[in-house]
Amino acid sequence: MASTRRRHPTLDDVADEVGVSRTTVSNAFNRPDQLSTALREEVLRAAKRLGYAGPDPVARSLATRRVGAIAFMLDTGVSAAFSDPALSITLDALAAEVDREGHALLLLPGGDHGGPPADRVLNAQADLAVAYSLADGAPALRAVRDRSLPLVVIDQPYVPGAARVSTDDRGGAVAAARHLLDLGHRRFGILSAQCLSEPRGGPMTAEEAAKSMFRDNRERLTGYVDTLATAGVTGVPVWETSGTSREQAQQAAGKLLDADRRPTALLCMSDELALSALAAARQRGLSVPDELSVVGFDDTPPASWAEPALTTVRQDLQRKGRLAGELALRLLAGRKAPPPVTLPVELVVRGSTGPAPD
Amino acid sequence: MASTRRRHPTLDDVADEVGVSRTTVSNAFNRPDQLSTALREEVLRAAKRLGYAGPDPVARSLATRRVGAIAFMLDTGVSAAFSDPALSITLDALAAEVDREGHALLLLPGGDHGGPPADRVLNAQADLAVAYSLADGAPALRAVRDRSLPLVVIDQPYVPGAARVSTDDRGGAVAAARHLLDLGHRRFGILSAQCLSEPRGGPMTAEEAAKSMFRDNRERLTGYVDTLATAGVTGVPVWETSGTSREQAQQAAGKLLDADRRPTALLCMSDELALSALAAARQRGLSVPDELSVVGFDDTPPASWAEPALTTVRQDLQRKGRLAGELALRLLAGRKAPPPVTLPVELVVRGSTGPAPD
DNA sequence: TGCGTTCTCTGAAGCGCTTAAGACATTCTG
DNA sequence: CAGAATGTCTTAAGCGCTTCAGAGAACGCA
Repeated sequence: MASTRRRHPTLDDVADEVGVSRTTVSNAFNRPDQLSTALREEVLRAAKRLGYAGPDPVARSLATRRVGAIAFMLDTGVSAAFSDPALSITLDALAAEVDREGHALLLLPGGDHGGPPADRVLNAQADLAVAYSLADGAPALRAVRDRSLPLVVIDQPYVPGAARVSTDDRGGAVAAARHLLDLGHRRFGILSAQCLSEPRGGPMTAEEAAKSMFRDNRERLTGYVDTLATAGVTGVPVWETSGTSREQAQQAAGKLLDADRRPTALLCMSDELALSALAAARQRGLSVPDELSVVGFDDTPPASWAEPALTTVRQDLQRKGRLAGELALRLLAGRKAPPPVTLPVELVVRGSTGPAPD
Repeated sequence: MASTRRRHPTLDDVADEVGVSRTTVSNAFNRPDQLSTALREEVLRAAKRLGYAGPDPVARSLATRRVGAIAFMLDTGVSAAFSDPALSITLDALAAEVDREGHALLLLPGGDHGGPPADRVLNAQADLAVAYSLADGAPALRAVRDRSLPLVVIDQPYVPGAARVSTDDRGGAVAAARHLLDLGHRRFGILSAQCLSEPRGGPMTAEEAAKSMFRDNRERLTGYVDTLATAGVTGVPVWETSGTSREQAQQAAGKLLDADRRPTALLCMSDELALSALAAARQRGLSVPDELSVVGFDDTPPASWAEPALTTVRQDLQRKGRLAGELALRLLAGRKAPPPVTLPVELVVRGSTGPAPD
């Protein structure tokens, strides 16, 4: 009819077309029981005729005070994040859980301060925020608080009022270190993920590493170092890999292996790092586990595909994600955050560790 | 002051507190040049005092008709999707590109019909949708059209009005098949990703596979089959892997390898599949490339880590993502979609292919 | 028949913000 | 010093929807 491109039809247009009130049209879409079937169908027909696809999500959100999205805040970029199976598994479980209540995930990738920029958080269209292993004091966390958005933190220090789920990182690290000690190892190297918010990379002392801005990093390191210390092993070299690429990690592992007194065992803060260490060893013709033992962390699927399969610290990533999702839904339902949950870990011994060479 | 938990402060509250109009407060946040610095700072101070963190994103969106989010529609779940490096690289580049204009990504994972459920799309708070390799006729696509959301499609059939970027899948498949023919191979197997929206898995004829609901699937298959046919090789067995797990893929590859007349070459529709095929070969003590040649598709990072490193068809995933992002921004700026772009591919010959055994 | 229910539908007040247009005062031009 | 230009702030009209509190009509029961 109208020749010119008209603006999007609205509820009112449909109402006018049918000759009913706006409320009735709204009900036709949202509460079918509030009007007669006949009228409802007439409304729906008119809507289709006019090209009205249903209530505008934004306007609806304004009226209902509910968006239907959860902001997922990362420390890293999207790619780096997802190249880590540990994250994608967790995220998937989380997504599946909140999907049940119709919530989608809004991805807020990291900027330069250990998390997404504050203004991205302030402008995010979301009912709740999930923080996944952000750096301590990340601006994003402040922004969440300023907006008083409900918050779920994963693998992070406790935030008052927020729900929290984390992993027994220290316990896992202790088990890993003890396992190697039990095998007779005395010369170690620690391969660490990025510790500070600034990418750096390179050797660092245990003291420096203990100041990492990432809790899981700190916890794992402390677990390793303290346990080794109880056996009188101190001054263990730590090498931080900057960025998340396999190449960088492999290079970092190489540095540890090329040291004067080559370690007989490598404690790696993630399976990804451990796999890179395996590659570095192979490059040097070092036999694993005969000449070198390697242990990872997380027990992601690739850990068991490797040759030799990785000895690693297993955590139930799926459960972690699901739990975070449940916590999110609980907060969204207006309930209070339960006490923080720490999930257990378990050492899984496979082929990448063996007795220390003589 | 007030003892009871008060509702969130709004612009008006701040305006009242300072004794100015609502517009002025809005300007203090959005257009600093519209008021005196002194007043602006007073407003900001008052806002802070009241715990007002800035304009509500939803209300702002309603007024500005802009959300600041892009809906990314997937065929699969989050985890399955991201375990594929090809996707995470593409997505990362896309995210980085649209981030420049302040757009975040809203993830809409797949349901049961080759894409996210229609109502999820209808309710998504987003300015634009990106469809990544959805099944033909996915309900999500219809929903996008009904909402008349701008659309960018990646690796999918052309949709009128939408911007499109895709890969020369067929050309790549042709190159891969020709390479193997040139090496003297005459007995082939094709390892295919999931073809239909229903998970199935198992052997299928080339005819069935050509009816795949996924364009890249069809294209690659056609490229393989047609090229082999030109050399007189027909009746090539195709095995579809259901789901996306490594285990399933490995099993499927095994089925091809355990056939009566074992193929000497495997054409795999992705690097992930090819890596699984490598594992299946190893399991059977088959030497690659002496007894078996394997070629992948995509040239994702793990392809070059494998032993032997994968011969594969390289596509520039980063560029694909960036381009999709640029197209998105262009549509959002109100400009028309340019003609569809098809990105070139290139065969990368590495260690996993060699002359056919006698 | 009278009165309380139930069923349909409407009126109107928001949800919290942006922005065009304009009022008023101050500062610049020549 | 008149008139134009500029700077500062306000008024008011939306953006498109939900939902509470009814208004009428039709129905059930005794």
